[in-house]
Amino acid sequence: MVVDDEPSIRDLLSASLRFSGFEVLTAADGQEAVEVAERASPDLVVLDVMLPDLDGFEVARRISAPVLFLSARDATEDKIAGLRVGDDYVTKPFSLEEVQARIRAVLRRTQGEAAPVSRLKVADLELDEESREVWRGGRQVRLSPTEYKLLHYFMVNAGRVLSKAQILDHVWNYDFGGDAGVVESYVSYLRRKVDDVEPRLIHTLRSVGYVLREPPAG
Amino acid sequence: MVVDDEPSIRDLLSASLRFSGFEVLTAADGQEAVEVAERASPDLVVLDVMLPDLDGFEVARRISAPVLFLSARDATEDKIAGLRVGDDYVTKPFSLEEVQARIRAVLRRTQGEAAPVSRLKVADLELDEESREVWRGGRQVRLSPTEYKLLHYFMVNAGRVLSKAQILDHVWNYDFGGDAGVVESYVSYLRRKVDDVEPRLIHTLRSVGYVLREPPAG
DNA sequence: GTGAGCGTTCAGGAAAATTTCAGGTCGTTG
DNA sequence: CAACGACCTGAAATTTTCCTGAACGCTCAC
Repeated sequence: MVVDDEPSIRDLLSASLRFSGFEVLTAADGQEAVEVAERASPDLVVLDVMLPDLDGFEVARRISAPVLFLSARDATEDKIAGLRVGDDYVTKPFSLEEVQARIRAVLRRTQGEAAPVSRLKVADLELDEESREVWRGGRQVRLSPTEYKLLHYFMVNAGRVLSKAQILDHVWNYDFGGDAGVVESYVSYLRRKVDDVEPRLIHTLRSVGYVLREPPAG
Repeated sequence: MVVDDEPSIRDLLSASLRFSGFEVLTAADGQEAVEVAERASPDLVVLDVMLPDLDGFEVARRISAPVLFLSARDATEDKIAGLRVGDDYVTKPFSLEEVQARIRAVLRRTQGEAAPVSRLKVADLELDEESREVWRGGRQVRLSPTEYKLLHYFMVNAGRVLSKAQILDHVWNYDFGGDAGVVESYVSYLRRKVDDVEPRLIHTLRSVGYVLREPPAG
């Protein structure tokens, strides 16, 4: 369940989650959130801390499901206060990659191994979602947070062509104003760190985008 | 639903889409778009970002259907801002091939496998729409964006004779000023890359056009 | 405070794609 | 068979896109 009073955020999250195969309910305020949660018993609630009526923490207290809080970046204090075990939080503005990663982490904790897949693998490139470690050909590689998120997005979508706009939408925060040049830079960094040996896995499709995949045998 | 205040664009798109079997409604401004969308619940909205009354993003927010935005090439900023997951955009001037490809991609994502067909096949020539890969006789072939669009157009219309004017209208941007010579050049490139073995699939119909098809057994 | 690491922008150069052009080939017609 | 139009394709010119090193500012840890 997604709870936020801003329609744009609500739509952004629910569309993104539905696309990833989740079943999504929404609510626009605390009152509605509590009601819907009672009827539908969601597995997890993504909950804005700032709601027009009730405080997000108050809502969380009335809901049995684990909660992923959304809070403004500067509201540092809030963060810790209302967190129960199993909960987590993400600061606004977030990137979709980030939210989905947290959601999966929470579900993995609360539902045991019902939400598996923590290790991604393409050719001799490996990524562990839990430890955030990355290896190429057995050698471990150190990545910065953005590099990691970008590589993760590539690996989750291995074999699929991704436009720079798509990459920007998923890996960078939703309010990022810069242009797609930063994607090129980070692809360049990634190549240097994880794609400096054969077979090359990150391929440029000029004026289309990028794709991570094993080149065909022939 | 097609939303654009320029009648020429509106007609171009709606005629092209109707011809491809879509049911099309149109609107000339944001107000009308919201009203029509409420009544008709379209599966997808093709929406110009620049409308005389409301901002395209504002319209999108009031519509539940996924949106394919049309934006001017230089409006780099706009692109990212309003995109929800599931949405996509195409810059003006576009080619009809491009718009239809994006529309099908969005529908495939939002309607699950209700709009399938991501793999086209003619004889031993194959094309994967998702990964943009092409094979002839099992061997993968690398194509430039225009080569790919041209081959895609041929394959979607396999067995149908296409005039150079038709090809120009669909594969090149609608404001392309050059002459049909480029089509000849690109057919030549395609032949070299994907039609250099028997059976020949791209056939010239002198002073009529081209056709992609398996030659009859006899 | 200060330094290291990270994210972002920018710009030059390189690479690739697109378009045009021209000379040659092929088919058709008279 | 000669002439013409249509077509093919190599190559040059042009445009677009991409890569990457360098610089700058910010944050965070010490």
